[in-house]
Amino acid sequence: MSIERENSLRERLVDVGVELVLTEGVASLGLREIARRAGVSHGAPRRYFPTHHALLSAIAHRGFADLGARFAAAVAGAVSPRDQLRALGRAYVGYALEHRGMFELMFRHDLLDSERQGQEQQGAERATEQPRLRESTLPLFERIVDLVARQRRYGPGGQPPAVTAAALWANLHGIAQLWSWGSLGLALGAASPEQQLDRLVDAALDAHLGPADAAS
Amino acid sequence: MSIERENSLRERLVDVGVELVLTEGVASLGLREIARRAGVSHGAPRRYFPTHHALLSAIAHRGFADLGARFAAAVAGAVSPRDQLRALGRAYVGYALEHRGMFELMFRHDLLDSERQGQEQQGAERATEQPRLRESTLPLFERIVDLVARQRRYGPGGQPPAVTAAALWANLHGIAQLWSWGSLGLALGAASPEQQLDRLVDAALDAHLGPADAAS
DNA sequence: CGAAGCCAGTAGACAGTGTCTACCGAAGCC
DNA sequence: GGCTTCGGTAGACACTGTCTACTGGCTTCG
Repeated sequence: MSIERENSLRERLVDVGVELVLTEGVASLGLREIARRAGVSHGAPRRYFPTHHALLSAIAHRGFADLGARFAAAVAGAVSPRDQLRALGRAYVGYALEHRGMFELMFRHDLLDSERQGQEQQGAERATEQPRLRESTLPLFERIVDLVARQRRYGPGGQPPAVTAAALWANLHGIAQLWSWGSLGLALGAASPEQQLDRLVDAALDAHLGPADAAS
Repeated sequence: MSIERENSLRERLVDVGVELVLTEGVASLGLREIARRAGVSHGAPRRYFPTHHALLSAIAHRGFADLGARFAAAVAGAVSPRDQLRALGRAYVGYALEHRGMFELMFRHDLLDSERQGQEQQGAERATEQPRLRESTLPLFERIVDLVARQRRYGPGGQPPAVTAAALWANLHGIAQLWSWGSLGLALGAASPEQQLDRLVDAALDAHLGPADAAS
């Protein structure tokens, strides 16, 4: 409806990629497949993305943006830092399990550009103004640090907020990863999945931030 | 030296694959590449592994076995369950960072056989007597559960050992994953990497098992 | 001793991939 | 009007995993 006709193909390729990874998984994100579904020839994406990885990175970037938005919504829906962190944690693993393919892509460093490319060329291709992507995770992390710092006590060990936040994040990430891998499910028995997950998230919060009742 | 000449190629393919993934990463684990390095034609592996995934699964299986051995060694080197868990945790993230490629392969469910194959055929190919591979992680997990159960208190939340163990495992896994992804490094600043890692592991233990001094 | 059969491995085909390069039509600009 | 530039096409190339036909050597049986 709106006038989003400018730079159409670039956006459309990313749209198609997002749609595709959400429904079919990362294995279906072939360069030619995306082009096919966008209705263009297999050489067309090259005009906007110098390599397959660049396109995938743009798709993953959308995922990070989406996750950030969910963080904001989750935080906005709670009052105390503690509750905000709980909401954030559930949003994190919820996102990971709800958008399995996207979450997988977001952390598949072998498919993304990150920085590993080595020589960085000299300004010739300024068209790829990607925000480095790996730094996409940094604002998300800093939001956690901020919330942790707002708590009165920083956790059982009295660690600085950054360490506690990192440990908490790692915990959430591991829960998401192992759960979607299937190991946790069959390790914990076949109780209600949602309940088990929330239990794990709560345990992570209790563990890293101290028992719930003591928080401000 | 020993008489390991029987069934040579099958073992040799896995050997080559292990060597390759350790030195060059999972991206280099092409079926043809492995065959090439083993000195056989690209069709030869098919005699022992019906598909590429089957070969990769066998390679990953070696990784799980190796990790299990490290667990045993780590546990044997400490006395109290608490210290054993600490040693186990360090062994886990240590293995993940030391053998990056193998660790990545071990949890790349899209490359492994796991169970996703759908129809399971009816006994025609009994040559693939894989122990399902996903169950390879189960004994490792149960070892953690056992150690956690041997502690006097099950953690701040008073959760059953399986839940605490799962949370701890997820935490360790997340540390390894995010660290090797690079996010944790640049989030925590550029202090001594080893020290930072140990700090994170210790924080995980403290968090899930309670402060160190209170343990038996 | 000779023939049958199997077994491990070879070699080539096939469809599919990502990248590269030559080309082409339409638009804009002097 | 002739020119260049832009957005996209189409084909080639090397490479991948899978499949199938084939072959040389070994065992085993008649």
